[in-house]
Amino acid sequence: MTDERTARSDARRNRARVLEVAAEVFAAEGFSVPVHEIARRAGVGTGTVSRHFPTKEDLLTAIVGARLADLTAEADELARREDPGTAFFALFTAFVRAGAADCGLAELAGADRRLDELGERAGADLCGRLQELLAAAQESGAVRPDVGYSDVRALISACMARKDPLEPILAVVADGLSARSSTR
Amino acid sequence: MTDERTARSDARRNRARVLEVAAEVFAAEGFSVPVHEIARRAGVGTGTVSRHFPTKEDLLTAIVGARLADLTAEADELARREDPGTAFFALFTAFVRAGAADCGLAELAGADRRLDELGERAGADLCGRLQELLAAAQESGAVRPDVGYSDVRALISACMARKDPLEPILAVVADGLSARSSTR
DNA sequence: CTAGAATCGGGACGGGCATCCCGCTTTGCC
DNA sequence: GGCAAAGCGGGATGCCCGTCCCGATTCTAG
Repeated sequence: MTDERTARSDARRNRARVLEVAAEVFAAEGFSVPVHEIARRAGVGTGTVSRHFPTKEDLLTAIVGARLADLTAEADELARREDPGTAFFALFTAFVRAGAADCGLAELAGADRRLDELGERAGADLCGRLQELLAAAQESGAVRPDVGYSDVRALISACMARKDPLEPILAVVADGLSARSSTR
Repeated sequence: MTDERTARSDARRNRARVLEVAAEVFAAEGFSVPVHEIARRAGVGTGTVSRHFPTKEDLLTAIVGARLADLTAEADELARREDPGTAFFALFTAFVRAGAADCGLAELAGADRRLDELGERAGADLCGRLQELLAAAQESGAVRPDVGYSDVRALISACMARKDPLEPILAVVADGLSARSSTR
């Protein structure tokens, strides 16, 4: 439809502008901002938004998908270069920081199901990597064995939702998750 | 208006029934359930609901206020009978368990501001008690000094949102919060 | 420059929901 | 038993929002 090559130049411009504005607005105020408002700030009509992105969900997918892909790539990088424990905690922190900087991403991460379903696979990929790293970290003894993936997800979500400095809560959670805590 | 003594008997009955049903429904499905649905399940008209509780918020206040009052009383009890560290962790756990059993309460606890306001309206300053217990527990050296009240709130909220067993995540968070973690 | 097609703007539409209203029913006192 | 008055039911109203549509506008190939 809006092919990057064949589309009219004004259409390409508008599409990019909508994406840019929507990314800012979702990051600042979350996904509940009306489409109408995004159109207004982008200086286009609502019709223009919904032609490029037939559904609000499509818009979200286009924006958040890119962020998730970045994080997934980082996860792979970490898995390759670091030991399991280090890699797991690094991904945990990166995920949290990404969410803290992007209100929309944080909302999404809070709704377990939606993150998995988002887009084709962007969300599922990241979730899969996180699960693998958790398992590996537990295997290697860096993370206590009694926590589940869903516990980790909940903790990530709690950390991202913070407005205040992240360091204290990250320290608390990292200490709690590490194996030395469970053994006193 | 709907005075417990002077009201007509059918009015009292209906009011009680609405409260009962709403408490169940909010606990099971959260605050987003339409008022219409509550009326239907209670076997009354929507008008009856909104006469007794002019606003959906009023209904929520009536229900959650009672829970908050219970927890506040428990907090006072704990503060009187236990040492600060024990009392703090006990309240933490009680709060989490209450939220895990009540979807509506969990939603509310996630929205920092609203819980404060609702507690105030219901005359149950649970948040204040939690803050006091945290401060006392930190003073006594039971809780690491670098965590803030808002960190605690976030962790509580994350724990309550769980559907799976609470024990693992409670153990993780308790270990992370305790002072021995911060000192290695 | 021009024509025709792609794109635009923003109003129309529909669905969901909280709240209000009013004709009818039930209650409780005499 | 009868009659105000209180209470009831649920349809009407208003608001918010996402999506669709179409006459007006802008682009670009020739």
